[in-house]
Amino acid sequence: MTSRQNRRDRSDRGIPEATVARLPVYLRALTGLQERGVATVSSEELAAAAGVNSAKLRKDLSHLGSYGTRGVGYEVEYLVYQISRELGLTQDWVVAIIGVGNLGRALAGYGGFASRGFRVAALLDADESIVGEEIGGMTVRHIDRLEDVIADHGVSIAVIATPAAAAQGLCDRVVASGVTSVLNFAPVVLQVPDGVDVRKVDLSIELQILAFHEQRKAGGPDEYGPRPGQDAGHYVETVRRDARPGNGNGMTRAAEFTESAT
Amino acid sequence: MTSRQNRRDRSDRGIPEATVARLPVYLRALTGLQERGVATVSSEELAAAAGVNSAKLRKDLSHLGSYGTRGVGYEVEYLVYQISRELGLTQDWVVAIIGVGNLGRALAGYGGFASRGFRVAALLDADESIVGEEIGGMTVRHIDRLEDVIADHGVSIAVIATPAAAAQGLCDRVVASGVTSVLNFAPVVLQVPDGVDVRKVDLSIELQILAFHEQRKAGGPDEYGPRPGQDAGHYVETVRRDARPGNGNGMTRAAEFTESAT
DNA sequence: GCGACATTGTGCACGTGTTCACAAGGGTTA
DNA sequence: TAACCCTTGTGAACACGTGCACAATGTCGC
Repeated sequence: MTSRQNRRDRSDRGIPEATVARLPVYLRALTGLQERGVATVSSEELAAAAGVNSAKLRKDLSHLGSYGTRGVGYEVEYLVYQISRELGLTQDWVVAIIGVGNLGRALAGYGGFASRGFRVAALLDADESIVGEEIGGMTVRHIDRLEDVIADHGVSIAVIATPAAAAQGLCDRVVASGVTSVLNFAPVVLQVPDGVDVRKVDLSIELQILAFHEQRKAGGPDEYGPRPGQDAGHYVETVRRDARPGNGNGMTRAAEFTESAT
Repeated sequence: MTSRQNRRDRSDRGIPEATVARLPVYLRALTGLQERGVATVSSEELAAAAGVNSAKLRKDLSHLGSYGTRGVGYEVEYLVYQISRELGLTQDWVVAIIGVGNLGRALAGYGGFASRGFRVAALLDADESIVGEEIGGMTVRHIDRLEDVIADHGVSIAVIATPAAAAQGLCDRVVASGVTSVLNFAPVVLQVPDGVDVRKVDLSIELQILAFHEQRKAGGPDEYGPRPGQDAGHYVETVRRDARPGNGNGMTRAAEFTESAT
């Protein structure tokens, strides 16, 4: 996912990527407990709230240091602080949202941004008709100003919410401006140089994964059609050709995804 | 991620979860090639387009069967069909979107839904003031009708795009109505019975992961404050207490995430 | 002060995922 | 037909992630 995932060379402080991905979940569960006035929590309870195994939770937390008390559990407030610090949430991060379509608007209004050290400093779009519009107290600026905006505000995270066709070009521009963290909502695989992290949020991929499992529950993939396991014999070869799209078996959904939403 | 992930008991047809998660990416790359009129592609080329290692690509595809030709590569159209079939995209899946805030609207208008066998059959919300509203050719219906709508349309995938507080209750209701696949945008960990798949899309988690890496690039977590590695001695103990939140070192960002966007 | 108790932190074994490197085997040309 | 080339498919080694089970250890009651 991130292009740096294979740099397990101790400058990562040795925190496994899988652990990093779960820390925000723990953090959210902990802040929930905090609001309810809970002062202390055991690994068992916290693990249940976060939907993970308790041993995994303990191992994850042990990577941050030894912050629990044997026989008692973890002090909620203290753990919130430690995880926040480890994740870098004790400082502010300046975010720019690129692409102000439906999705970009939703993101601009998203409360989760402001509440945890992420400050949206700019909204940018190429469409002249929405440049100048006010959204959530911010004025949409023209994409031509991208480099200026990044430099002026010290943007460190770019959120790309444009149509697929525009994404790579804009990504190149933000990277050229020195941004090294990109959150991509466009349905394309962004190519970036080493040292730049890209994370992808892709609705249709998630749906397709669900469809796969749903199909399995319903009794495996289409009963007709070949599924050679090991036996790629000549029988399979024959059916194979027959099963090809364009031969009358409904392969009519080949249109590329259109990211018309953004 | 999915609650069925540990069912590697051969009824999965032996396709690893990691492979399933990449198939949609390959599919997108392939349809892109198809549009450009490319008939054949090598594992090397396709892997580059999908942003993965070519050996990994070949191993992934080998799980579907032996669909390449040695010395030549893979036939694009045929592979598109096989992956589509394996993912269950050769049939239609009926989707209901629950929660019609900013995000729900963005999802309702998302082109990626319609183009690949996902049909949005209903929009539901609890807010009386938007029930009856027309969005993208669909009328928003009241959440009270949830069970009826699921049964009438044969909904098999529920997309939850509500505030965090409402998500678990609605999830319980859709599961009780027989839905076994849920895509959750609300920032909570949904608890579901075995046999139900939940996938989560969580913006703020992604941002926090980026922040972690960004912080590392900038030289590790806040230089002040303790980070006991192995040596949890008494010095650390002292500083530990001092570094606690509430003792004047800026731990003021404890507010829970507010999913005000939906 | 001390023993019983509860829960953490972790060694270890196992399963999953990734990558290298190469044998297997179609296609193509002479 | 045969030899060569190119790319697939996969064995094997390695890296990573998970979960059990228990020893280590802090707390609390007496």
